[in-house]
Amino acid sequence: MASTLEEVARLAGVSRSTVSRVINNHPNVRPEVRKRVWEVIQRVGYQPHAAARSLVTNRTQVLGLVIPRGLVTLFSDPFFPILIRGVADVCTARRYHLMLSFFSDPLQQEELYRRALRSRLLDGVILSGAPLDDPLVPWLLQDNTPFVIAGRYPDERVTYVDVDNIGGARMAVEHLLRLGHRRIATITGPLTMMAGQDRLEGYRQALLSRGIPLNDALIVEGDFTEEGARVAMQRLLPQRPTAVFVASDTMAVGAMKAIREAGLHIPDDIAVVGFDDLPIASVVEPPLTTVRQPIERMGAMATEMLIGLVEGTITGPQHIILPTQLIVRASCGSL
Amino acid sequence: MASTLEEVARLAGVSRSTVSRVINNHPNVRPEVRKRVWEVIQRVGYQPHAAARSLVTNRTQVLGLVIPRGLVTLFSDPFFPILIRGVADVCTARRYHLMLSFFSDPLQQEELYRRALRSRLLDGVILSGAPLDDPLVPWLLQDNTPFVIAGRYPDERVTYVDVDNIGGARMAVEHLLRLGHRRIATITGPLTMMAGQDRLEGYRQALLSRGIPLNDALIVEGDFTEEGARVAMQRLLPQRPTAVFVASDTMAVGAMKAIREAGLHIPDDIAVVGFDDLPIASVVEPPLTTVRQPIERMGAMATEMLIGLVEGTITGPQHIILPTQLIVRASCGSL
DNA sequence: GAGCGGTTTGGGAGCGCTCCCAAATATTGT
DNA sequence: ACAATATTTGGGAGCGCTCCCAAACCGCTC
Repeated sequence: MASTLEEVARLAGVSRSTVSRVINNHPNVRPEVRKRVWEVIQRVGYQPHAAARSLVTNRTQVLGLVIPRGLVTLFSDPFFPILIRGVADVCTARRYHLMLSFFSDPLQQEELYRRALRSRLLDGVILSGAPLDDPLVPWLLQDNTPFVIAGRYPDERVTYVDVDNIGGARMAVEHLLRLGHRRIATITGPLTMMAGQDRLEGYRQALLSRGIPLNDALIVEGDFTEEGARVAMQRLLPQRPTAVFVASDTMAVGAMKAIREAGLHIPDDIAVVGFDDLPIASVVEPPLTTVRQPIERMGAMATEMLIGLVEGTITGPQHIILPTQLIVRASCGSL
Repeated sequence: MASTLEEVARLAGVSRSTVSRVINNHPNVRPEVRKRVWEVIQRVGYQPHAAARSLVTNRTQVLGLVIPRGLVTLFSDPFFPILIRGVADVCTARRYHLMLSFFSDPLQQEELYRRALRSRLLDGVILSGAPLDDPLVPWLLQDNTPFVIAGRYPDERVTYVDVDNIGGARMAVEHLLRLGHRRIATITGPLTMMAGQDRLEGYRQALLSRGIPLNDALIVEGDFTEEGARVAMQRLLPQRPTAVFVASDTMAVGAMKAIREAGLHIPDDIAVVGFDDLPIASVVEPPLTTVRQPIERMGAMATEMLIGLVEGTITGPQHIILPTQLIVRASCGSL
């Protein structure tokens, strides 16, 4: 049967305040008293009642990770498991529980918001993968709920951690330019998302810095899925690009399929560069040149920042951009 | 600013008990009072404090889904997303929050157990994918924590919902027998798991019911991964089976790879039958004959049963076995 | 031994809600 | 109009903990 702090106090022959001081590592308890209390705690297997603590402290030690996607999408995009691992590891290390939420239905979203956040079930929320017009951010701002976005957000009040999408995409395209390519296409991410826009911006900057004018026929929007990119690549092939920058590895795999289905060779006929450095990048044939983004570290850092906001060690909005890195493999070819 | 029940009471000109009766849909409130209270609740956006309710009711409205796997395995096996969807949908419909937990490290498991369950953070737990020697079940039994296993468990005290693995496997192998096969191999699931054992038992029953003796050289244990099954199939090929029953679709994909890599044809040289009817079954070439298990429904039913235990509408252990169904596609061939 | 300062300890109060039971009010029957 | 019964309402108490402040204790100095 679950025991209470009062029972531990009785068994240890001290007051409830002393037991509370012991389990919360407060000073001002004699060592032999502290030891005696711990022994009772272990003997009866006492564990503090989460709700009772939460009622007083206004903390639950539970963080939410909200990904406004349908479940199937969540599990089929390898980006999210890696992000979630970064988040989960920090939660474990910092003794927070993680509640993972996913949905694609706006009605469901409002319901979750009201119940989970307004009932003070969560100390704070990490938001990832949301389109720019998602209503959750204005709600969170209005309610003063601690939250962090894994990804950039164009509002100074928002705390976020992102990777250098613009710089990474620029690096990738500059590499293709150094290899001599001039007719470089791109399959973008969804332009409703910051990452989609940023990676397109990097592509633009690289071309314009070499005085190469943009060609709309070489730019096709993708949806971050493999199949979507296969279709997008099919639309690019008649334009005869010699290279393509694809805004995620998952989509690059789809583009590579379309290229092969057209009887063309990678990289001899079309050089391919992706973005992410997911595990699949080194498994495909030929191995994919890509921009490495530290997904797991982004998840970990978002979590640390959120805990900082929750515990008051961080005040005011923070913006962190993590560096990206070009990983050259065989898919882009060489000089 | 978050409002309290007392504030709603003051604004509505009633007592706190009346407000509590209104939000909990108790009778014995005059309709015009009930209406007035609801209007105040909406105006101030009141949401009950989860911890305060929980402290009194001993309920949190939070269920745990525990899958003792590493994160990467969890996300790469298509079984779990479908199960999770079944669980999540019922949680949403029944207004429970779902906390998803995953781990592969025993130390981490004990830590989670102690903190989440013993602190009364969760109303109950659904357990899935655990090996038979996992220590979590004895802990849960000892503590009288409500829990349900998605999968069969050999202990009468345990409430579980499973699919008819024995019957399904038997169906699959009987189908191969009807097609004239006599040299039928099998790649089992892990025999540390009930599902692994049951699907092997179904294979055995089908063969023995036709007076065909078991041949150990035609039985290889797999680990429910595609790569593991590819290696297992390589070990079976020298035995020249004319057919193979593979204990999951994911493994069947691996087996098919090994068959093709050996220059053999499916189903002409070796007929293949899987188990699951995952989405991939109808996408591979040739489309996979398989046993359909209602994964999502299993998740949904496990959740309903757990809620029944939590809310007291179910007392004592329950055991439900959901029917399986043979789905004939091209991989098994025909008469 | 007395006084002072620092440390340790204990018990009341309150966090926001639900439940219980007595009081107040309304309804029905004679 | 009055009595009996049913319905509605309100306020105290407690769920298990943390915090606060006063009391008790200890050690040191004169």
